[in-house]
Amino acid sequence: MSDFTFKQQANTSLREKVTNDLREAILNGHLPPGSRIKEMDIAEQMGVSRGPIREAIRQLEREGLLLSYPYKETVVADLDADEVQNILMPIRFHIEWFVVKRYLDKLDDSFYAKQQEIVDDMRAAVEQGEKSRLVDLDILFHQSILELATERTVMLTWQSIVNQIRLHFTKNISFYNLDNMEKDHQDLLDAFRTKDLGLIQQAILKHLDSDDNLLCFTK
Amino acid sequence: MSDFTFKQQANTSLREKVTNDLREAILNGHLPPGSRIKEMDIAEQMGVSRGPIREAIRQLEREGLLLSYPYKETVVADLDADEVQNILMPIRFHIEWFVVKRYLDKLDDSFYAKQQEIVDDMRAAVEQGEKSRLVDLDILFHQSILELATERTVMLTWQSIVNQIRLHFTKNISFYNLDNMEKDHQDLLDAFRTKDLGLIQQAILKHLDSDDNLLCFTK
DNA sequence: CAGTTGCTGATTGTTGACAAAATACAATAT
DNA sequence: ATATTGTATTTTGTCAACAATCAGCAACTG
Repeated sequence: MSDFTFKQQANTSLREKVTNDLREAILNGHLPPGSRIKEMDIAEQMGVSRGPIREAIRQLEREGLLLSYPYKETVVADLDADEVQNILMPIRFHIEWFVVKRYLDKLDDSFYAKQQEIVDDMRAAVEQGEKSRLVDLDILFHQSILELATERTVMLTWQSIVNQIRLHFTKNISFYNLDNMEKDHQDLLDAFRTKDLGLIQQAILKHLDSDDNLLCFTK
Repeated sequence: MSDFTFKQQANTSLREKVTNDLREAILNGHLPPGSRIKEMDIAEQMGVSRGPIREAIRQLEREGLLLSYPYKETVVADLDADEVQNILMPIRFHIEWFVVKRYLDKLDDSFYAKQQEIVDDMRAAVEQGEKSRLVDLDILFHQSILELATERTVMLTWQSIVNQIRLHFTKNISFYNLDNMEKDHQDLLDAFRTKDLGLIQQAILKHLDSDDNLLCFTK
């Protein structure tokens, strides 16, 4: 018998697909902050009933992307840059530090190669001015670190903040100094390569500061 | 015309009540970790249809209290003490520090009185061995601080971790040194009374340290 | 007897219809 | 004209029926 095996079939329910599509539409800016979400509209556009739509709304509400007012309406959330910078970003760095500290031994050549590729892609994206791709790569870089962990709480917490962060970046990307993005992440990756926890912590903290300073209008 | 006005009627939808009741049942331990949630059972017990139940499940899933396996089952989540201590608790302290720092001017006599009452209740609860009440008071103490803030992100983030923390405490309360609980919070409150940010930060960090934790948001 | 295949009942996923509530707007009264 | 009330329409909330999927077990095959 051959060694061939079929790939596990993704058992995605309709509600999951709806959730993902709706989330994408929000993050892409097709449904900008303040947009009203009418269940029937979405349902008709997607060709499904309102049930899955409503369940998706409950999830996205908890992800901070939607605001739901009982018996009235649900709208796309608006995010305050200050809150993202001072609350969500520090949480991201906290989890990241926790993971790197605990899974230092998982930092191997395969990991470095993957991260380096992301950083290289960043340079390309900057040169070509692909801003939304740059946001994706930034998220991907940090998520790849968190994926070293096996703790369920790591990804759960990440998911509860990542989409707000992404929405924030997408919205404000034009205010950021794109040129620094590649270098900042390269520095972080270089610190990982040393496997020196002290240096890594310094680099993570510096990354937090530099992200802070990316915003032209802070302070 | 009189100045009398009616209190705004709480317009709670069925799904909200279901969500709250289900959450309470989990936090009370009536549905211990691992318990399977059968939609129809819950629906019949509550006398509602499955719709609201399913929406509640999606919310509680995002709150980290339920695990849902598509087409199979949803069960009450089990929490690892280590993850709560090293990931969720530091997040709590981070938000707390953010709020205290920013809303220092809201620390007034009314606030102190409210917090002191909670601490006093803690002593009473310890003496009478009311463990679940003690957990409630601990949560309440910290939540009252966060309520000083107006930022939506503060409460949203808090809600995404508080129930996991509560579940953890409820489960492991017997392992904790109850006698210290009143003193630890009294110290924290006393620090707030000084309105000295340096002292307050020290106190918050000490509160965290008393749970044997390292923190990375300090500089 | 091991291993596969096909049933059966239980449970979750989805739907369309109906009920309740909110909004917009016309009608009315002052 | 302005403010209030009533009404129509839209939208959200809830329900009960139906479809898809799964776990367990019996029947079959070699």
